Amino acid sequence: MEYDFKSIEQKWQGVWEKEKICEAVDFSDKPKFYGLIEFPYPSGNGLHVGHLRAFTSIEIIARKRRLEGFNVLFPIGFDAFGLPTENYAMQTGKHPRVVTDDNIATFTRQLKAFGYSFDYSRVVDTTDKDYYKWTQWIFIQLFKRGLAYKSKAYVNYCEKCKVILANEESQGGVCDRCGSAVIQREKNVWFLKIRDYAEKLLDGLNDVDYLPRVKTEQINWIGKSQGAEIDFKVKGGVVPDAKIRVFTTRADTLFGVTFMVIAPEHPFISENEKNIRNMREIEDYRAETKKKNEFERTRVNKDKTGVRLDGVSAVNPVNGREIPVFISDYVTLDYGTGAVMAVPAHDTRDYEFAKKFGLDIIEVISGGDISKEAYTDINGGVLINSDFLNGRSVKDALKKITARLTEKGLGNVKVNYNMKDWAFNRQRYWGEPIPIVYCEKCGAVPVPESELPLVLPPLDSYKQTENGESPLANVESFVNCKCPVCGAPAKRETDTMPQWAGSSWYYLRYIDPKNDKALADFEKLKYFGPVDWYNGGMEHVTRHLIYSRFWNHFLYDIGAVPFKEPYKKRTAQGLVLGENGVKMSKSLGNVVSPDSLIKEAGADVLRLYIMFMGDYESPVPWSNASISGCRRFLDRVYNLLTLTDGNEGYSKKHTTLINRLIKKVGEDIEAMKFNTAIAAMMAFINEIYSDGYISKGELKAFLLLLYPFVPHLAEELNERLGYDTILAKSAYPKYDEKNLEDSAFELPVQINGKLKGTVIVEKDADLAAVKAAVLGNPSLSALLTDIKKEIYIPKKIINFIV
RNA sequence: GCCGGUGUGGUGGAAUGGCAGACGCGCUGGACUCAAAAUCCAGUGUACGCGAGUACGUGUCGGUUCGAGUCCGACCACCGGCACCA
Repeated sequence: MEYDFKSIEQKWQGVWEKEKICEAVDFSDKPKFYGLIEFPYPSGNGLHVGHLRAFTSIEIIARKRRLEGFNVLFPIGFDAFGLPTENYAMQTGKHPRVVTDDNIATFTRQLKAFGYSFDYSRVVDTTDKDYYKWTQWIFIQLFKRGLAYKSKAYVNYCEKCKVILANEESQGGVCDRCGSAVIQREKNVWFLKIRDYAEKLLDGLNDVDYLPRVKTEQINWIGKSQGAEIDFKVKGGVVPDAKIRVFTTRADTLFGVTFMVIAPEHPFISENEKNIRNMREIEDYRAETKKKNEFERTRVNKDKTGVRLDGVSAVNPVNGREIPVFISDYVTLDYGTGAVMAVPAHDTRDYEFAKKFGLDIIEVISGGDISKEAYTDINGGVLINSDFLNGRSVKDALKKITARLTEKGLGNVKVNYNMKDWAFNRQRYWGEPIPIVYCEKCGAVPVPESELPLVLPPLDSYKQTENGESPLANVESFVNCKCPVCGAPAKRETDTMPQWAGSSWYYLRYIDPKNDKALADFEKLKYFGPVDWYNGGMEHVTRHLIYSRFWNHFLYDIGAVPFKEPYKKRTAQGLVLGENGVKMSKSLGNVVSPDSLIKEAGADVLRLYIMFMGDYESPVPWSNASISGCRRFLDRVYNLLTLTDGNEGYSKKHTTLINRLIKKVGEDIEAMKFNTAIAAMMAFINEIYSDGYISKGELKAFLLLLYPFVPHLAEELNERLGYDTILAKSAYPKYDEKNLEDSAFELPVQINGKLKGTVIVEKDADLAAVKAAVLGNPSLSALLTDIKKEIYIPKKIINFIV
């Protein structure tokens, strides 16, 4: 018999709401558990099956924790600023506020239909002025401490979206949003000094329980490298004893330097224009470089190009060798010092460059064949042609040379990071206004905190200005203001913050969502924080996850937050692919809509299926056909009522079975092995059906295990069993160690390592007993004529060598 | 190039060094039905065999072990991240 999911699901959603089982309590005596999912961007398309996979895991954990006696904070909110909404507003003329509210309403309806046990009394919306007041406040704190600064810089720019992109948003030279190629543009840009926090972000990873691949990606992204800065004197420059500083991780190869390469934008060039004889050629090359976008410029294995600076040369500080100086686009200004000492014998890029320009190649480490290629192995040979370093290993030489350079004041130890500062402004309307005022006399001045929030004014048009400024630049009443310091007429910053701003601290606001005195009450932060378990997508690991860790460390440093690391544990779900095994996308027509699914199958079936479909961390294709297996399973569970007797205990036959199930399901949930937890429950039910009965106590325990996955049906059956207490207020079942094993079991028997049969033995049987059992089996004993050796692993296997 | 990960039936996927393929889908046969759907029962890695069974089988090749999907070494393929990062 099929059960009627529609009425059951509605009924129980109502009961939970009435009983407030989803609401977290401030300062409860119970231990707290803070479970978090990445809050969605409320797009016009509504909820996606990817959301379901991401949310259902922590939903299951949260429901389980409540049964385990925790005061659970499991909140939901909306990351609602952003381009799609603004574009939609532009097309339709609707205000982004209206569009956002509509979308949030749709999302909320869908989320509730799935029975997610979010605490809806703490909903956070990043576009609410009472929320972004605090986003702006954080920006001002960063600004006051010199961690937000404005400078002219070449930035990633998307011509289609007309916005500056952070490096994190333009990976691979492609715009995160629209997929078009990113170009380089010189712009006035607000940066946040995330680089200053590189070391803290690395260190902090030691204190948290993140998936290894999450940690690895962040470590790669930060890209720490230990090296040295070395000064090379310049001959022929405008200033007689000028120096160019290079950064290298291979100071050991210093005797192999045969030329120097500096970035085309290196300030040395303009400072020494007078003395560079081929300035026109240099200018041409610089112009070429500017045209290239960053992706083109940094593409690997591109032909090396460059121009020598005629009239100047550099001097190797250790041997006085005079070397030519080149500009080339393979050296960039934003890493290290924008200048490198070239060692063609032991660096692939320098090697190519030297070959192309016919430059000397001096081998200083033995072991390779530098007539063919650069020798870059640092564990291989020893130093040669290197004076006092000769005969040393690379590691040894590195220490020695670094010490020598430091001692003589020619260089110093230096750590560099690949991670760039965070480009933080967008020329758009639907974002948090950057709370800065420009005064001719006082410069850039923050808006006084008492005047926050700085609210977005209404607009007639969301189009950017002719020269690509934010639409806010058209609103005179917004732009013109008084300097908060001197009172003179001043102008406001018209750029807004990137979408990543609001999401960088939302987990804090959930703890105290209505506070108007602080971003959250410090005592409440102490009680609920940090997040115990955070689940989200791998695509956010080098974006949102790193940004929010940065902000949290900063807020900790200024005393606004009582913990350094925001998330104790971080897991990630795999992608949900289309039925054809490729990424779901509208253009491929393989998108699955939750709305129609829930009508056909119901929330419980879908929740179960999405957790059953495969390994949680791996990508997995959607399969409409497979959903029916979950439906059948739940129908079978529903029909268990007909097999139940009134016995509150466990039957003798099922005691081991149910104890094992409790252990298995509980452990699998904690390990996010939801698919095998469900498989175990299915196997249990199959067993029950083949036995033809289940006691009331067994069914109750089973329903509690099922409840986190399939809460509506579990509640319904619990009620029909005659229990007054709803499952949501019950306790999670416990297993008894003593009852995990049957007294007798089937032991596999191998002969010469090959399986030949099984025998039934007591679980504590000794070798003699097992042997007796094997010999008692005629087909096995026939094979055991000449036993040379016996290997018996109790409870596992016995192997005879004959 | 560097750093991760993965490779198992028709299919999604299970297996602390100990019975490979749990559980689900699909498929085949049967029951119920006038019939179909639903449901229930049985079967379902490959090859050979009427059969009990035998041999082979977790990307490839080798090794360790009484015993390897699992550990080690070499390789192949695919996926993800980083990348002229000095």
